[in-house]
Amino acid sequence: MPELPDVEAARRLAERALGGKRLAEARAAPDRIVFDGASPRRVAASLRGRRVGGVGRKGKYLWLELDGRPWPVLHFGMTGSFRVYESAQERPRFWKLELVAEDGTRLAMRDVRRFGRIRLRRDPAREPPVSLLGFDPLEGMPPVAELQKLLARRKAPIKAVLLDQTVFAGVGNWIADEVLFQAGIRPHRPAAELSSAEVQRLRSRLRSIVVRAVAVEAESERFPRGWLFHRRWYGGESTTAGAEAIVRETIAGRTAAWVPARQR
DNA sequence: CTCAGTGTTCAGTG
DNA sequence: TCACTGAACACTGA
Repeated sequence: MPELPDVEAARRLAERALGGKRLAEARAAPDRIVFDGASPRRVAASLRGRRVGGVGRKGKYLWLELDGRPWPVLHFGMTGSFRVYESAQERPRFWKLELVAEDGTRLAMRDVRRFGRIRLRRDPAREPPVSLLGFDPLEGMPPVAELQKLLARRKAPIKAVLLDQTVFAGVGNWIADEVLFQAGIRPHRPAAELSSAEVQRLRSRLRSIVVRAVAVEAESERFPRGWLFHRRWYGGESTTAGAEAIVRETIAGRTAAWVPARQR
């Protein structure tokens, strides 16, 4: 689930549910893996009674802006998400953190697979892991020349570099594949060898894909029909709408789906 | 039963 | 020191 658009949708959900409200209660599940550094008990204590000003995000990281420090910094891993509900009975399975606002609104972070993380930081944007992130494509993109300079010293396949959070914060596996598909670039191409025209296409496609996915609140049924996204999952013999073969192979440790007829 | 998976980190290598 | 690769992590569902 969680690439940049899902995390941004979660940010907005949390802001609607909790923004401006005081937290009457906070509960943390006894999970020593998801809670990293600070104990569940300490995280809950740091939230209880605080007012939520807003919810911040960079890349795939979220944090709650409270009226006191430290602030909780959340990452959804592979299977994390937020749920908003009204009564304790609805607390979701696999919940890790539950916040109860003064008006009774409840928000929980859940995470089945436990790759998610919950940490405490005094100033999230200025401390790792958030401070180590590259640019967030929803916030703005570096100029083409700067981006090309960034890529010039990377010999790894462009697919791998797109997934590098210290360069492109928030890009995940499907966005990387979608960008390369729409830009007409083979995923194996060494990043440094992309022409400036290709870097330009990659840059504008990345921007438009992220903006569009966020505009539809990351609901994939509302992604444009032509996107590779809708076809990348079906078995090994899937094709694009134009009947071009979709190939699946492992690049940089991740499955890449791409269309040889359209990507050079 | 086996394997892949919308992610990150760490060990090992060059 | 840096860039890169592959394995490990934890768990579900196909």
